[in-house]
Amino acid sequence: MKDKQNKEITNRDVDFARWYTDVVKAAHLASYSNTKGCIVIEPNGYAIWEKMQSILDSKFKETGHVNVSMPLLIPENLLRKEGELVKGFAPEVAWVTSGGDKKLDERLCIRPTSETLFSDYFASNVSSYRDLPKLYNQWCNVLRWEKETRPFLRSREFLWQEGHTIHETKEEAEAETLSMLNIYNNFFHDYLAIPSIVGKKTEKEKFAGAEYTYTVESLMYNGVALQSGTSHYFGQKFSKAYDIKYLNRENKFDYPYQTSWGVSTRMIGALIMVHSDDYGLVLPPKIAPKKVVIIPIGNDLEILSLANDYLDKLKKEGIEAYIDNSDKSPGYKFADAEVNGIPVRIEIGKRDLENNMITLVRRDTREKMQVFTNTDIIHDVKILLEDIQRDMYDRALRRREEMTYTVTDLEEFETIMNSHPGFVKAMWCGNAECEEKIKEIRGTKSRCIPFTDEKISDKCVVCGKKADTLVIWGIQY
RNA sequence: CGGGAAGUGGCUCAACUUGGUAGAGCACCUGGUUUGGGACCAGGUGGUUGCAGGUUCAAAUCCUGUCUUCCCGACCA
Repeated sequence: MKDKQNKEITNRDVDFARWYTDVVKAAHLASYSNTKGCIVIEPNGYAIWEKMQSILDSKFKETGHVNVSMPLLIPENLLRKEGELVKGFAPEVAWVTSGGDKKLDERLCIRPTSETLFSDYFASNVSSYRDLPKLYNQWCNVLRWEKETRPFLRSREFLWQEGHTIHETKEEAEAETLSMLNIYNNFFHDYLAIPSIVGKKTEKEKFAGAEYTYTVESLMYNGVALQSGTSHYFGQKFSKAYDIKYLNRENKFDYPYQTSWGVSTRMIGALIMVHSDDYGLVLPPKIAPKKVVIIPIGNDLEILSLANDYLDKLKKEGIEAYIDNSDKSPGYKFADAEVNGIPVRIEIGKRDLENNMITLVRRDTREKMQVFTNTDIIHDVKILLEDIQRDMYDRALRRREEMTYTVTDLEEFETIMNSHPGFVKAMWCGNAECEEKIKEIRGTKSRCIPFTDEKISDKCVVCGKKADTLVIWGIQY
């Protein structure tokens, strides 16, 4: 059989960046607009986002969070109340300066994130310990004036969710920060089939305004790291800056403790860069909006009725499926199902039916299986979907392990990053100058300090001084 | 934000050097024949050439500005 690769898609190993945008376009996930860094998320891409939203939203609600909607615009004075946040975001903020043709007395910032809005709201709506905690979340768009943009990975406008919570005690807020990080980590593991590493950001890499930042880091097929989710502990920084005071149980004024956490449409980019191939998108079944496509080959009544029968049964099992009954050729339909990342394909044709068989194809490996029609096909499909989900995770994990290096010598560090980058584990003394030094190697940054208390030496990989912190380093998107 | 390249029907490109009123393949639509890896035949629709100015009797073509995309670098809370 001739095995023609999708002609629209650049080879992944030849040009990864072009391959990525080719997949985005070929699978109709997004298309460019006439505004730099603002993309049109097309139905196929948006369906993935909706799937992510519905899963995460229910996890948030199970843990007591409620959804709200904050304004798009932030008055300049409000933004300026927290110095570090302003400093961090200033270069990336877009301003509204006039309404109609009238210049505004005070500029309005288009939200790059909403800590200031939530804090301002909390300031006037929290007055007693009885008002705490407040566990809020919002699904919205934000705007950051990025210089270099790429669909899903770094766009100016993007969709995300931002949780903002406020608590009576430090312990409770810290537990919240960790608990949300775990929700993200589990979501990556269980649904996206992406093995992520969780840990703390260094001072240099943490969110401006946070006391500390936890992060979910994942490694793409080409060895480049992607920050895929964050959870911040603010302590009392914002409550003091925004004067959120409440009467505590001792009838004294006190400042509450805050957190924020978020994931964005960047996760769609991660899905592509971890799992997809030269035939197009590959989606883990649990996040695929359509899990099964049934392709009838020919117009025989027997074929069509069998296709409809399978569709009904799949739907009854809650498995999203559809029949491709367009008048395209079978080859076209196969390729189309592949480029769109439909996890399982059922091919029904005369040739198989003469032997009482049909063909099942899994997208991830493109392996074909012939199955007798008198067996429980729906059961087979269910098992196959589970296999694909598990195998995709295992493959991604193996690949990440192959691309994770342990290094005790700076020269070796450099050789690795210049030849076959990935995650590098190396000891660090805690000095920002050493972190800066590593950045000279192809812009390698610290990704996180993982929670696992691993030690590979007692010397900093840069300066050789005493070091007891293991850091995971990587080139980032 | 610096350096480079490119924008012509939905897509890939031709015509540009040497100005003369836009063409092909694919896609799309109609009808028919087909159907196991991107089908075939016949007919058809679709573009004031990214946008805005300028030069000229005449601009896709020359000039200026601007926007968008891609590559390299800087930046990326």
